[in-house]
Amino acid sequence: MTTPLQHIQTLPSWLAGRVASRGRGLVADAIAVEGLKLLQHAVLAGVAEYGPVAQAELGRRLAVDPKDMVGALNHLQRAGYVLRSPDPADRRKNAVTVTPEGVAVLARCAELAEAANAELLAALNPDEQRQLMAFLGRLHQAGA
Amino acid sequence: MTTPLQHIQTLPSWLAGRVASRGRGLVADAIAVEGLKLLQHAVLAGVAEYGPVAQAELGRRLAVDPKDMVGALNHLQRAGYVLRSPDPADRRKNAVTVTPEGVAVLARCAELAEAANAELLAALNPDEQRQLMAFLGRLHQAGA
DNA sequence: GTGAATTCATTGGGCATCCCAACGGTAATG
DNA sequence: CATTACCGTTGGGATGCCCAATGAATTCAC
Repeated sequence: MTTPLQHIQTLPSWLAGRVASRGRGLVADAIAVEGLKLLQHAVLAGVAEYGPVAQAELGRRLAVDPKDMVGALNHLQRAGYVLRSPDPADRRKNAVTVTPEGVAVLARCAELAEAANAELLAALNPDEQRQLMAFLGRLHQAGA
Repeated sequence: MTTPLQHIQTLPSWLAGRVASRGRGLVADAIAVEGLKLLQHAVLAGVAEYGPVAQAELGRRLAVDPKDMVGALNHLQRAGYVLRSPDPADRRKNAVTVTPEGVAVLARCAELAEAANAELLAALNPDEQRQLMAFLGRLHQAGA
């Protein structure tokens, strides 16, 4: 019989956690040169993708806590990467949009993040990387 | 060109993070019925594996912060799962050992954690699960 | 040997992520 | 028109991870 610790450390949840943790660190270090945290980067990308969008809607799509969404958008707005305008159709909502500066920093972060992920997956060949991505994609979709 | 968010959400680091997050939640919920948190479970398993072991040594092997190690062992000791005895050979150290109750709860948690992981990987067939584990194992080893 | 450097367990603070709860303001529901 | 729901925001709390410091104990270097 395997020992308890060996057992834990061969669990998929444990392995995925380790790999994810390393990936987080790599990407975080990479985009830190642009002055963005992981959450801010994800939120900025979400704003760029979903055009004018309310904060709550954005939070739902990205699984970001409303509290943290406020903080992230505050930072992004102060940096000049996004704008919060009142939504004329629904005065409860903020219509959040990207600025040209936001688009520019996103493009730079995209390269940085891709390089970090290349390092994360360096131990696998391209074909294996595709298989891994397919597996993770299916697991993610199943869990959503 | 892909939009920024599609880009982020197809990054391995993002997908791995999502899957890992779900796995954490599933396992945490599973072993919560035994009154253990994830960290406490891991520490308990580590104590069981490495026999009488000093806290610092355990923390190094499990990559657990000394601060959190104190808290986890306090809880485990209060629950009667581990014992802290002074090490006669080095009076700075605590010789931490598992109790029979600790062994028993570990056995129950092993089943619970395995069931949770089965749910996490339910979208993949056994062969795909093995491949995924092999990939994650290689990535983990490469990162260590 | 004796003094300096290291290790041990513990405590503390800080930062980031996540959960639950509330508030005033606004919109949809009946 | 009253209840119900949602919006952005603020607050508190739990957890995980990093850096630092403490007093006690051990090891190392000279």
